[in-house]
Amino acid sequence: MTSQTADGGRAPSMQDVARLAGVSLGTVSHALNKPEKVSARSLQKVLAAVEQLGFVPNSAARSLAAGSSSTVGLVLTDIDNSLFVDIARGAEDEARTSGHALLLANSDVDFKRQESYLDIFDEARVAGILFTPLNASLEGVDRVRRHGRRIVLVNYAGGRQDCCAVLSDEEYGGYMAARHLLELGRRRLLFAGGPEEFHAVKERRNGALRAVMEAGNATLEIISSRRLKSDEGRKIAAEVTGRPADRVPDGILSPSDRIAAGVIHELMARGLRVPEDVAVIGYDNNHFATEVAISMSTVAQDGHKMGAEAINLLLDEIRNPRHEHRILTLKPRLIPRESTLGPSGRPVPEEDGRLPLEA
Amino acid sequence: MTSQTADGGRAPSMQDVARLAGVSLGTVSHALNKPEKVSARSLQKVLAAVEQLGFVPNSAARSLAAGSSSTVGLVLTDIDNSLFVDIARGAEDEARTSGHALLLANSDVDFKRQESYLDIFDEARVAGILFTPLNASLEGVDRVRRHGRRIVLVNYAGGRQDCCAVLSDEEYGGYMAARHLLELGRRRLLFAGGPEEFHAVKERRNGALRAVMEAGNATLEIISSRRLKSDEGRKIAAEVTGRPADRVPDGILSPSDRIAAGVIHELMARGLRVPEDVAVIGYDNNHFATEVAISMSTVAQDGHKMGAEAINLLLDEIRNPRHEHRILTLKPRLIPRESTLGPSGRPVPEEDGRLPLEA
DNA sequence: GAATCCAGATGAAGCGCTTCAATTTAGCAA
DNA sequence: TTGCTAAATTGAAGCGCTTCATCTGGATTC
Repeated sequence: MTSQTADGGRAPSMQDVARLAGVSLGTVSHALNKPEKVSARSLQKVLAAVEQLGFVPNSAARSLAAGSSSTVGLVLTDIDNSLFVDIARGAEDEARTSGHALLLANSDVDFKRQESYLDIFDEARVAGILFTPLNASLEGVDRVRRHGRRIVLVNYAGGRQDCCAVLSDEEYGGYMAARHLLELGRRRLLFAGGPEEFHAVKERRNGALRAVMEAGNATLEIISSRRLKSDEGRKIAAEVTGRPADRVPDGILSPSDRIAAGVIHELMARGLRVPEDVAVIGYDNNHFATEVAISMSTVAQDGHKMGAEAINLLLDEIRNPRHEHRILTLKPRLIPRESTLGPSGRPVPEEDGRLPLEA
Repeated sequence: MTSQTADGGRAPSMQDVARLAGVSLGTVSHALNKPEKVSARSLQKVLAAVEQLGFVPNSAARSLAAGSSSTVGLVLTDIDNSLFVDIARGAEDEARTSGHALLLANSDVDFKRQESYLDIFDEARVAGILFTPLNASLEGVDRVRRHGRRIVLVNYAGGRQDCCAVLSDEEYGGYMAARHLLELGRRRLLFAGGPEEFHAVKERRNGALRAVMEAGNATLEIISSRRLKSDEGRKIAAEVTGRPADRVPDGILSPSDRIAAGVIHELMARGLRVPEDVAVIGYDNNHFATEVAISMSTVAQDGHKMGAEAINLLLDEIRNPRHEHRILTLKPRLIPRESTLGPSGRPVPEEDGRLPLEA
């Protein structure tokens, strides 16, 4: 246990370990990487020397010599949105079971940062990259792929078919949300907020539209907004409640939980009852969705699974020489809670404090 | 602009660039790293060759040869707590201005993961590590420091003086929170929730106690809880509201915003008015603190600044041979909002949707 | 015109590891 | 004992880069 301080400055190398253990360099490497290829005696000598010197393998040297690394890079859009947190966790859990470490980079919704992190992982010759791209040019994807880097897109793929991707069926999510409101008897629906340029927003809106069309006797009004934050929801709610009673929507769906939260609070502040007067449903199942005044109904994308599946696709691409690119589209799930069901939708907290994700 | 596909499999190396540019290996390296040391003609030839080959430097080889890397690793406790998100952003912003990339690792409140990520950064010979440790053994810190790795502790230091750290004055934060309630005329205070083993919880409680002592004519009741989640807040609120009126607290402070959110919602559900009957204040200024029914008063630690300062300490340790370890303790700030001030505390959203952090 | 200088360019050494061909050792049957 | 195979070990080559001592040639000086 007596690791010694960096004596002489230089950290101990495998060569030092070999010397101390009285074996060759190659044997040390074998002992450390494929112990079964080495006699018990050598193994033990090596391990003892490693311990005594406090040897730490140099992963730069390793990946240079081996020509590859075992870490996987994940470039995230926005660490502040719990969907991405879930994706990161799912990826991390899955990567870990196969002995890969997951390093994160947060582009913070900034295109230049996003590209720069892609390059960093590219330069580091990581085993592969998981990438949740902004709704923008996917040139970075081409760039790193040209260098032979493996990459899996998550959450958005801009229609690309030439690499693996894990997506969420946004249209269906919007459909479910609207359908849910319709089934509760709501007829004057409002799709509240979101910039139409966002692929996800547009798809969700399309889905909602489809549900309303199918129903026949209902309407869908659309009010868009520049961003997806809660104050946009407040503004929209303020606007619609100022109308004559027969033009106030009785069901509001929003492409983000944040907007929905704003809507709910503003409605309540203006004396409307949720869901009796207006039912509200959000999207994303953000972790705060149960911290609002009344727990929010929402559409959940299983971020954890998205991350895990993305890792699986990546691993197949790494290990399977006959790998073929696949696009996985996961179905989101409806999670009705109080904001559409009323008190009966009150979730029962589980022992670990997380909420059951089943509808 | 014609980068070619990985011809023959191998990615182009500096050697290839040198050959194509008609200069030596060393010149390519110089051209890329210290362009001012190279003639304009060579520089241009090199750049052209780089472009043509689609050359990407191999950072493993670089850091092996140079003996150091320029990336900084940040091992985070919990990516799901917005304090850590802020820390990551602050660190990232600051690191970027000095040309360092910031890679994140999320230990997800798991000691083994935390240690494993420390080792990964250690093995990668990163320029330095920023570390928000769990409230547990700091052996990992010793381990990596023995290997000569630089490390700065953030948010918790377990009393260590032998490395740089950026902390928040938890005791003072608790003091401010309690003081705020007292100044609003509240006298029967409740400190709601939190496991006493957490250093931060204990300190905040101590601060609250000090404020109450100073005031003289007030009391502080303490109810602890196993975790820091909102349902604990609901339970506690349910319990205290069942009491005879003169034993119901008129001011509640909690060591986490999540608990405070639970408290607020349960109080409201039981017909109590916040803040008229009970004023509530949380801690952390989590990003959802303004998404709850009424915006929450809270104590904010400036995570962004913590991250930025941690990077600065690290950079000094890297660059300054006469570096001395320093512990920076930042003062948290009180952010009164509706849950203590009533409607007048309603925040005015700024243009970018974030709330002003000034009290 | 010789001596001096210096920006630039060069080439080789070496960073710490993996890997592979070559070699040694052990294991065992005849 | 011999011969043969399998297992274990060795040593060297080389991954792609930085760096440093060395060299080159043109400009500057007297």
